Formats: sequence, C-alpha cells, structure tokens
Amino acid sequence: MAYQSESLISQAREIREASAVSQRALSERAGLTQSHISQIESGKMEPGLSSFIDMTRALDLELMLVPKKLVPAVLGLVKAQATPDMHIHAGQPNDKRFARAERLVKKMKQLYGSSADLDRIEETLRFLRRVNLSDQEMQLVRELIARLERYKASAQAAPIFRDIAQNLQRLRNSTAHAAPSEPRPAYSLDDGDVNA
Amino acid sequence: MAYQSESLISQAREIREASAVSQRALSERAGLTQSHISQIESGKMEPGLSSFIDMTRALDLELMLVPKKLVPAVLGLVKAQATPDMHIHAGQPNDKRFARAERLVKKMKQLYGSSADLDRIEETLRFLRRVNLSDQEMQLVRELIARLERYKASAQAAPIFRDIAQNLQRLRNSTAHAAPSEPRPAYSLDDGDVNA
DNA sequence: TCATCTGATCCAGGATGATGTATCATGGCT
DNA sequence: AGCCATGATACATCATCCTGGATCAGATGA
Repeated sequence: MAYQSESLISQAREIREASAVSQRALSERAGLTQSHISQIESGKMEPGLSSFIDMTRALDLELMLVPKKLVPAVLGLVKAQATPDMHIHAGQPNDKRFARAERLVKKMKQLYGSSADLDRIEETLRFLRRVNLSDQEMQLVRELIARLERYKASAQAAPIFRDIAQNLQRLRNSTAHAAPSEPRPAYSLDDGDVNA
Repeated sequence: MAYQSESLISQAREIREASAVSQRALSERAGLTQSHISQIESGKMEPGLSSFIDMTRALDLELMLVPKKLVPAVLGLVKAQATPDMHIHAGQPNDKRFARAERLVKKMKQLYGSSADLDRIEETLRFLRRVNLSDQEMQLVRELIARLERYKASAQAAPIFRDIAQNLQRLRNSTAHAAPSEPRPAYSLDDGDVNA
C-alpha cells in the first residue's frame, strides 16, 4: 500500500537476509515484535519512522537525508565498498546475470500467473545474488537459468520449474552453512529504485 | 518523545527553513496538513515512515540507507557540496564563529535560565548561519557576538541582550528579502548528531 | 492601523500502527 | 519420524497517526 517506502523496506529486508539474521533475532535487537517485522517486510503494514530506524540500526545501518542531486554519488560510494571482493577486477558479470534472471521470472509470473515454484526461484535468486559464489557454483546457476529460459513457454514446464527451484534451494543452503566465520554479507544497497 | 528520529526531523526542518519554504507550502507539495507538519517538526508527534518520506521528497531530499561504517564518508560528501561557494577558498571561519556563538548562548541559557531574548538570539543565529553574508554584514554579526560575550555575566545584561536580539533580527529580515532570485539556500546537512 | 503570512494549537473522528500471544505450514537437520 | 527454527497470519486491545477543519498570537510589510 505504501509505495514510497517500498524501496527502503525491501533494501532492509535484503540486508537482513544477506546478514543471515532471522526476524526473531532482529526483533529482539530492535525491540520490536517478530510479527511486526514480518508485516512490515511483507508490505502488510507501514512502519512508523522510529520503528524503521530501530530496525535498520539493529542491522548496522543508518537512515540518512541526502540531497537528490547527490544520490548517485552516495549510491556509488555505498556500492563500491559493499562488495569489494566481487567487483574489484571483474565487471560484475554475475550481477547482470542474476538481474536478467530475476527479470525473466518476474515476467513469467505476470504472463502465466505466479506459482509457488516461481516464487521460490525468485526468492532464492535474490538471495544467491548477494553471496560470493565459486566458479563451480556459478556454473550451476548459469545452467539452471538457461534451463528456465529454455522451458519458459513450454506446455509441461511445471515439473521442470519445480526441479530448478529445488536445485537453487539446495545451493542456497550449502552456501548459507558453508563459512559462517567469514564476513559473508557482501550485500549491496543498489537495486532498489531510489528515483521516484 | 521519539529520540531516534529527532536528528532526521530537525535536519528536515532546518533545510525547509533554509530553503524559505513555509509549512503550508510544504504541506501542499507533500500532501500533508500544515498542522501535521507543525506537530512533527516540534516533536509533538512521530511521523509514519511514508509521511516523512513525502515530506523530505518535497524538499528535494532522499532518505537513504547507509552502512554505519560509511556514514562519515557520506556526511563528508554531502557537506562538501552543500555549501560550495562559502567553503571554496576560505576555511569557513564564519561557520566556526557561528558555532561558537551558538554554544555560548546555549551555555548561558543553561546557567541563567532561558529568556525570550536569548531564544530569539539563538534562533536568529541559526538562521543567519545558513546565509551567505557580505563582509559588512558579517562584520556586524561579529560585533554583536563580541558584545554578547562581553556582557554575558553582567548584572544588568537584560537590555543589552534585547538590543542584540533586535539587531540580529533586523539583519535577518534584510537578508531574507534581499535577493529572492538567487538560489539562497546554501544549507548544510551536518549539524545533527547522526551517531546514536 | 490593517491585511497578511507564519507556526503553534485545539478538537472530533476515522484509520492504522504496535503489542502480545498464539497458531500454522515449510523446510532442514538428526 | 520427530524436533526445531523460520516466516506468515490471526486476533483483541490499546495507542497513536493523520485528517479536516478552525483559531490564535506574533511578526512583517503596506
């Protein structure tokens, strides 16, 4: 319902997920209820300013006021240091790949209606995008996306989509539990459309 | 009442004032009520996230999520380009002068209790700080501040304070109506304490 | 002095944020 | 199969936002 704050809220959610913090854990740190956070993140209710500040502060973020003119500069600054390893030498080809895939899924949901599998695929892609994947892992993702593309208009695509969703899910789980010691985050703040 | 959002709200207010936008004008642009805005700015009520976004967008600002670590960098970026003319060759000596004066007034209010004149002086200083003053005008301000300093502990300081307040007020009025054509603003976003 | 503009304040009423507590389906782990 | 954690929902209750007026004192300019 609240169009203006969508971007900020979804950014917060993505960062929470990328930091592997559960809604319950966040609720304790922020002093809010888990149900509250769930409703905020799913867009079912609009937070008060201070609630949102509590939430983001608990995620080690600050809400700042920036002149519109400077938004691109700040965005660049944030993005640059958010994912230092991944973006240093390469031209983030993975990021583009994910972006294309996510667009594809979104389109398919529009055309053929959303299914549970498409939802899972979308969500998992959104998660994997934030993670540093090995070449092998990225190879797997590439194949899965290609398969998705190939069968996107197929008649009996359903079971295939289910399989793709499961594969992505498995990959997600493996990366999530792989190296909890490293500062896994590597999130980026850049995808929300900041421009109204 | 809402400690977390104080800083953001007062920033917004200062920018509104520096841009010479009235609460009513802002209320129309933002789609809120004037009474609403007044209550928000005076801390009598806590805005919803989207209300605050509407408000700041109408002031040509964006609310952004920034990793705490990057806050100083962003702050520097914003500050640097907020007052380009004033800070280019000089080491903003005027700014420091105002800062000292404001600290002085605040201290006096603590020690001797606040008076209407002190309040007026404080508010006017806060306004004048954001304005590009000519050398002559700055000279006047300097003298007034010096006078304030000199009589700060004097027994019969009251009439002198009144005089200082009036002088500052007059200066404020003259600058406010002087050049409505130029992009007077030159606000800065730096004074709120961003760190909790 | 009169007209105007500003920000603060009041009030009634409807909308909605926020809390607690509790339940539920899913998915992963053992 | 059982267990645990996750996120989504439900519901009652209370608090607060937010609107829509309207008014007010103060400062400014004509």
